[in-house]
Amino acid sequence: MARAATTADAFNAVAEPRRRQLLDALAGGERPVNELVRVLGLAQPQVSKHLRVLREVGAVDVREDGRRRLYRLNGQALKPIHDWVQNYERLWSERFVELDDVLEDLKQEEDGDGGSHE
Amino acid sequence: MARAATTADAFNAVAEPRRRQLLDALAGGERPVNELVRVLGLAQPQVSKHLRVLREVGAVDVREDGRRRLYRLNGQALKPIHDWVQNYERLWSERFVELDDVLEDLKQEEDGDGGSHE
DNA sequence: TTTACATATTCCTATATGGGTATATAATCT
DNA sequence: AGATTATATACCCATATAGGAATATGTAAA
Repeated sequence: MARAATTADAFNAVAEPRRRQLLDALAGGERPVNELVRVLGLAQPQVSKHLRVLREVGAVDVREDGRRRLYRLNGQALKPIHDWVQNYERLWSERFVELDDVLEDLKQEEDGDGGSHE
Repeated sequence: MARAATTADAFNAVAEPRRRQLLDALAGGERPVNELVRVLGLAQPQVSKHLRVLREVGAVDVREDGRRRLYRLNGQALKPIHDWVQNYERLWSERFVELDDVLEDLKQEEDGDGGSHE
């Protein structure tokens, strides 16, 4: 089997840096392809192709406006990524590291007084 | 150009569902390859190969133990993903949706009383 | 109705992949 | 030493890229 399609899910779509850049650029609001081409400094066809991938995974929506197409961010599609990675946050977050320290202290105390339970 | 290597960064490494499964399995602590094979229900060589990718992006560390190799999660490597996707959380989070509602209400009031500022 | 503009699609090519299978490497046991 | 166990690597193959270039489609302007 080959690698999963970029359009398979948000994880694959967003693995490409250009597509993350596109989403970042759309965070400020609706934008025509033209402007995205300027922002990314990439050729127009590639931008259109990246946008298509993002559209297929539901990360952006399009709206017609004359001869332009306005793309809009749809963050919902990124929720699965957020949910998954959220479970690992405790491995680096200050807050959780502090919590770990407290738990460690409690454990020390427990060990010190004879460890009655468990 | 072709797609970026799976070992290019955490985003690419984690785009593969099997590799996310591996990390999830390691969340409970150190595990030998053997056990990961059992958990994933995948052939041993593929598991070793996926582990190699995760190792190359720093998402796991290895430790030798006799003829076994114990893999351990290193969540730090996932921080860039968390940081990036975090910026989009407001687009679906209850808390932020409520905040948006409040802001919307304030805006309505402003419009109603003649819109003195802005 | 030409012309210009905005965007999408098609064709090309080199490349890395993920699984399958076989084999290499290395440690432990008998 | 030979057998077994645990893990990694090598090889094969079908497949989907990402960018480049050319072109198609469609809308607006002259």
